[in-house]
Amino acid sequence: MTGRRARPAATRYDRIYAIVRRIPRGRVATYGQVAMLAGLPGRARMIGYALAALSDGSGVPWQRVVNAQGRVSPRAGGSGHEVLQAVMLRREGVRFRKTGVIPLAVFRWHPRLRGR
DNA sequence: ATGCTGACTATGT
DNA sequence: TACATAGCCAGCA
Repeated sequence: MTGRRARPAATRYDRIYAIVRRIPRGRVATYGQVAMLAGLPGRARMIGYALAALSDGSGVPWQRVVNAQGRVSPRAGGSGHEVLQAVMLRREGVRFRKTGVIPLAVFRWHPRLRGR
């Protein structure tokens, strides 16, 4: 095969999704953190775009990614996904301070070398 | 090709 | 604490 072309756009995000899938239940990671782990340092925004492009049933735990302030990032359009995200996280055991901030010192995911 | 937009972040005022 | 700016980059009209 010629090798290039005919590649779904989502493929470019596979590296990002692979990292997000490794975030365990009850833990969260920041966009910048995921970017760095995916080998895309400085491209935190791209993580948000990649997650926004996910479709239902993707199996990717997108709710476990929050911003650097430990807060659920507000979406445009008021789709309500930010509320769902908070609910899902609470169900997993992630606690929010009354200011709506998740204490990253407690819930942040600390990945270990993938070794499996 | 060009211009906008968008689930980010660090830094400066 | 709040707002403004500057990088970064893919998708789409």
